[in-house]
Amino acid sequence: MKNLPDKTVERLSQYRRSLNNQLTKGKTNIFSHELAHLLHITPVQVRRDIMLIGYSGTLRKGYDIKEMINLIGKIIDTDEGQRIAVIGMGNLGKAFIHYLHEKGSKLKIVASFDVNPDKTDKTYAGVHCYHFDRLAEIVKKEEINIGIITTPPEVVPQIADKLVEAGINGILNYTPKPLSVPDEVYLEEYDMITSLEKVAYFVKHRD
Amino acid sequence: MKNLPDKTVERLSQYRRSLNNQLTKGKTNIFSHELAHLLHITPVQVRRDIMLIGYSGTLRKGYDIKEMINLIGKIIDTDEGQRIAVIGMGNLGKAFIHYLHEKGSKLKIVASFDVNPDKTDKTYAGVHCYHFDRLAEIVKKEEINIGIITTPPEVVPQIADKLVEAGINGILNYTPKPLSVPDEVYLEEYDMITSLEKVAYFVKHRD
DNA sequence: TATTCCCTGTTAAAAATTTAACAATAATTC
DNA sequence: GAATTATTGTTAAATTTTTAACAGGGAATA
Ligand SMILES: NC(=O)c1ccc[n+]([C@@H]2O[C@H](COP(=O)([O-])OP(=O)(O)OC[C@H]3O[C@@H](n4cnc5c(N)ncnc54)[C@H](O)[C@@H]3O)[C@@H](O)[C@H]2O)c1
Ligand SMILES: NC(=O)c1ccc[n+]([C@@H]2O[C@H](COP(=O)([O-])OP(=O)(O)OC[C@H]3O[C@@H](n4cnc5c(N)ncnc54)[C@H](O)[C@@H]3O)[C@@H](O)[C@H]2O)c1
Repeated sequence: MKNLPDKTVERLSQYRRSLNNQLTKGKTNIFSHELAHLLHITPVQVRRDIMLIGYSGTLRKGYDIKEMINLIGKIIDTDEGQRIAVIGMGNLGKAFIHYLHEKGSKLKIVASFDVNPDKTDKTYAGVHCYHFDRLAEIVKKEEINIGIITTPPEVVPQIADKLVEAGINGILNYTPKPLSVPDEVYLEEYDMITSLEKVAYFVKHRD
Repeated sequence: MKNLPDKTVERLSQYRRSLNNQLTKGKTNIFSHELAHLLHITPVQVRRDIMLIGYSGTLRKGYDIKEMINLIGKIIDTDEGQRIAVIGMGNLGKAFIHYLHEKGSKLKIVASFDVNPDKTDKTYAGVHCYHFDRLAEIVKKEEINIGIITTPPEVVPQIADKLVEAGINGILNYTPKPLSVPDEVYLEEYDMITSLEKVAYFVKHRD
């Protein structure tokens, strides 16, 4: 697969989620406009994305849901699946672990880390929590390559450094502390306040 | 203020966060390239956004941090501030309430709702949790206009209906269940798995 | 006071993304 | 079986977003 547009990659993940959803409802085929409706986008965009990943539907039958799910998997999943660690087992860290636990995703959280002795050496939703001092050791042993940071903001830069040092390739930062990492590490940051303020802005400016 | 580009609105929120951060470090002025670095974007983009909101810096001094924070506030905050409710006081709901509590934001979570008697009629980080049956009543009384949904996915459509019925103007849906609402209600959806799969994809395809 | 330098503001160009338009064609209707 | 309808796939156009280019001007230097 050539280089897909960034936005298409994001949508593939959402398509799959919706498709799985429909599958459990007993649907086997879906039209571009149905899928579009579920994602609040246009049917053209759906068809275009599907074209870009090289899939074809059947005229008047739409797309085969199972086939599409498989194909999307081939594109966005890695063969071995990715192995993930969560750093900081507070409210947010726990929410994520429970969430991914109940999904049968290829993305597996295989370890978590904290410094608080109340949290360490316990297991949450099947994920063991190690002391952060053991990061390098466990990252290596468990072949972890993505880290999710959910610690207090103050300690985020140090944590990122340690993650990079330990050889991680991607970081998902959920704290409000902006981060800098070397170019070869893929960084994604999310702050709820941005989403919230966006909603607030458009609510305020709606016609 | 005319219609700002969508992306600019998103970045304003991030600018403000970083600017506040710098302010607490004692900085009073900031250059476009410094701000750009904090957000992993280009200085041109920063200058362009600032131009669009009609602010001007001083040559060789950069932008006045306090002034910018104020101006951004004028644009993205509403005068009275927005009043927000969280539906579903599980891990995620609690994480958000604690998070917004410690920020002195204009966005105030003023109520939460649940159906589980273990959760209702308690107060979390200063936010009271009501039974969901009282939604309409409390929304009205507290003048709530944004709802954040963090319940199990199954019940999300009903909850959204009730929120709309109660007169809410914006919904932030954190569950993996895609939602449909009338056009006049602004809807933002976020699913962690999308972020995670994006990271996974780009980690896999990095050069 | 002249010169150099740094940083802003803005217009123009480029790139990315979305939307439109429509041809092709299988299924359905008459 | 001809006409109509529904839906895909794709190319082209439009829009949005980002990046480049550079003029302007205050501060620093000399
Ligand atoms: N982006 C969002 O949408 C969003 C929403 C809510 C909270 N947050 C942020 O996410 C972070 C976590 O929020 P929370 O409510 O889960 O906080 P929390 O206090 O419940 O959890 C933080 C955890 O990190 C651990 N920790 C502290 N220092 C550590 C270290 N050096 N190494 C490893 N672990 C360490 C703590 O022991 C604690 O268990 C905060 O930074 C918060 O501001 C973000
Ligand atoms: N988008 C993300 O990034 C992300 C991350 C983690 C979890 N999630 C999702 O967020 C949701 C909440 O996750 P969680 O870990 O906090 O779950 P949780 O089970 O801890 O919390 C859900 C809460 O909702 C309450 N609830 C159930 N039915 C309700 C109803 N009809 N009205 C009001 N409240 C009701 C429950 O009593 C419970 O307190 C889930 O849908 C989960 O899949 C999303």
